[in-house]
Amino acid sequence: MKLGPEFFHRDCLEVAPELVGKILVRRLPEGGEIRLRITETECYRGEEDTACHARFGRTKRAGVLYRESGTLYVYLCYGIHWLLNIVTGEVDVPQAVLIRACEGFPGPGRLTKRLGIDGSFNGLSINSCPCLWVEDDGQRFRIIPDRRVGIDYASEEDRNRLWRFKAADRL
DNA sequence: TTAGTGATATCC
DNA sequence: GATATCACTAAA
Repeated sequence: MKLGPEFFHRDCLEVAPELVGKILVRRLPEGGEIRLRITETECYRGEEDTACHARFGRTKRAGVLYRESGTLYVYLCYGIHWLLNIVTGEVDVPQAVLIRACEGFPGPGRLTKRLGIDGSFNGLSINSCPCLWVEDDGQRFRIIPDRRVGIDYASEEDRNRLWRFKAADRL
């Protein structure tokens, strides 16, 4: 069944590990549906998190992170890859969960490429978008926490946080 | 290991 | 206006 707004309206530290194992569903404009199980997420949490895009405050790009939970935050990385995040928690508290990987698509850039997700999705809500949502099929997985990747610029404290969550064996 | 790619934040 | 930086990937 489809995850409702209440699922995302919590702290990203709760949402990120729970999102692992859920099914990301994309309805394509040309017809057809892609269903992929989420295998890896990361949490970016607040202006205090020196790895988070909101570390400079409410900039033009990071402004989306301050919006209501369920808002999609899609931005271009390294000039090539679109990365998909879902905003979580309260309005005006900037935090989000990055969908890092799904089954068969190990990497946030490859994932969005497969799903046909680009900057035009930025600011849409996963709660109202007819072409993208998340479902729970009841399947549960053991979760392995790990350090986040690609954030060398962050403080040592933040680099060491175990805010990446990977699916391991089926429970 | 390295190039490729372009938006963003920050400095003038 | 300029430039350094970047939540990555594919090819070698």
